[in-house]
Amino acid sequence: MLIAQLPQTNSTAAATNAPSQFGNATNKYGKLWSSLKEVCELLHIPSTGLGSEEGTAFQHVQFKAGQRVHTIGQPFDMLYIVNSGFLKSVLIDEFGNEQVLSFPMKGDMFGIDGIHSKQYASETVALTSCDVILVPFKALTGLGRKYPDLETSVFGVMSRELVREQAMVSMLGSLSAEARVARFLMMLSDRFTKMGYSGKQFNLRMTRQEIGSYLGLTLETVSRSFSAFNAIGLISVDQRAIEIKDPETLRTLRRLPPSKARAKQTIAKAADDSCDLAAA
Amino acid sequence: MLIAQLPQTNSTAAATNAPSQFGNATNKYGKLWSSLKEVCELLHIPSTGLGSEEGTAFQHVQFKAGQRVHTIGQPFDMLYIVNSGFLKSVLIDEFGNEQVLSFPMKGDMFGIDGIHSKQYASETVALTSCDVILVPFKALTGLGRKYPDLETSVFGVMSRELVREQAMVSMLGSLSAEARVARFLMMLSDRFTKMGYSGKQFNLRMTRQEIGSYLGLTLETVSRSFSAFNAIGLISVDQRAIEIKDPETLRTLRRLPPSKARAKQTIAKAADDSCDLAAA
DNA sequence: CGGCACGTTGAGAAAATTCAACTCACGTGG
DNA sequence: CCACGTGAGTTGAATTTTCTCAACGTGCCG
Repeated sequence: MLIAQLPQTNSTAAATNAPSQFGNATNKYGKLWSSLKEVCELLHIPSTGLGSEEGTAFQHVQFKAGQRVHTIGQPFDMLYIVNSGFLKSVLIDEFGNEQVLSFPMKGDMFGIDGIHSKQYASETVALTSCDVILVPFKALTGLGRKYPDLETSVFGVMSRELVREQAMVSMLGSLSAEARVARFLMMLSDRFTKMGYSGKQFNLRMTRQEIGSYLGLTLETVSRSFSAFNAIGLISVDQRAIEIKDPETLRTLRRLPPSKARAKQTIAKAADDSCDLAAA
Repeated sequence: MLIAQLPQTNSTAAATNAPSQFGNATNKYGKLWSSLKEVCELLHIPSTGLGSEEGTAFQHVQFKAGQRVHTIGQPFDMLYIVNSGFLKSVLIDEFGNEQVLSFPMKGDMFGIDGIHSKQYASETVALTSCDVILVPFKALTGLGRKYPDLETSVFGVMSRELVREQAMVSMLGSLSAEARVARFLMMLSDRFTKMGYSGKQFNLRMTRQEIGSYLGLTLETVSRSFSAFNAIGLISVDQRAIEIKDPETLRTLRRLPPSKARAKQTIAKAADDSCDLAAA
């Protein structure tokens, strides 16, 4: 049973030469194959200018909560795109501690970290039932060569991930615990809104522990932040159910009790040498 | 004064049409143009299988300490590779505070974060005199289409940056101040070693403030950590001059006084469902 | 010889973690 | 069907880490 969901390494081949007899078949779990165009739409990249590519289809695989999509060290040959469901990508540090890196959800690509060393650097686990599209890396670069715009878009998707990680680093480096939790909630709210769900009311799919790991905090600190926001009326919380009541405040919150506004001296300095980009 | 620091968009144009009459010319500041092969070597990616590409050359530009290579919001069309010197890439948050994201040095590519939104998301400033190679993004993707292995390598370079950011997030999320500083020193030591310099003795090119920003700490905490390491004999510090005396300890250090080793319960759980992934 | 940016150090304050107790929801098995 | 065990979440109190503020040293540039 457990074994059943293996990413068949050879599925690469399977996906590349799209068994067209399966066409757009679906089973009771949903779609089994997606066209290139559908994949592009999921990633929010333009699919104009692409040929029909009737030979190309990408396989879907279903995962149940708790199942792993890929593990650390596993040979890389596949990128993944979330079609539905929620996952977490984690790093396991030298002594078994788990560090959550991201919570991939609909439209997100993951597995990118495997390209460099030909092995995945992280592992990705389903938090809920998921439908994931397999994208053989070789097939994707092949298509990219044929369609320059597609290739540029793929670079764009990777760049977006990098920007996201940078924003994360910045957040971890400079915001208080409460500010991080507040932004996390708004980030989820925005994602849910984009997915067409309510951005006001939603259910968390992850534990306090996982949120804490993601934000560089302990689960108690996360819990306390939720309680504090609840007390002030910024949100209402009941276990995993969240209701956003004051998005504006949450989005810009920096600290709860004392709000020592101190504009850093950095500004002055920045203004100073601001005109010195070499004219080349 | 404040207004003056606008990015000169036109430096782009100069670089794009490679004036071939300059050939491999060098001036007193060093090389002016590099071949594709030289660029590949700098990035540590294979250059085998590439044609001679006599028409292709990449321009070098020199920057002095304090000068900006690109700024936030500037239109993206160029990637950069460090040939020599040290820089910092920073994000400026909503109220002027600077967050250091990386310290690009020889062989590093930067500017990648601009691909996604067609504008740079960060700004990069020279910390010392620098020699930087300009790589027009369009030219690079064009070459990538011609040489599939090159294209894969470019994806690899971007993936490597992503892995690096992930490691950073993990470090910020889980290590104590002293552990971060220790790892930072070893990271520099390793880079210097790879560049052929001494990994034992070197000079920091950045201020305590910049190190602190990079590590999510205050400059005082960084300074105190240096002093503490010095006191225990792990390093010797004098202003910017560092001597690594006990690399092994620095590399694995987690905390200075109390070393509460607590293996998280996470391990047990992880071991549990570890057989989910298909053995493939 | 200032002025100034950088760095060090100390003392007190604040933020976040740790440890611990307790509650709640849920699913298993008697 | 209910008791019980378990994982998740909440809350409090004590402790630790890190920050903040402030004073002071040092080297460099004009």
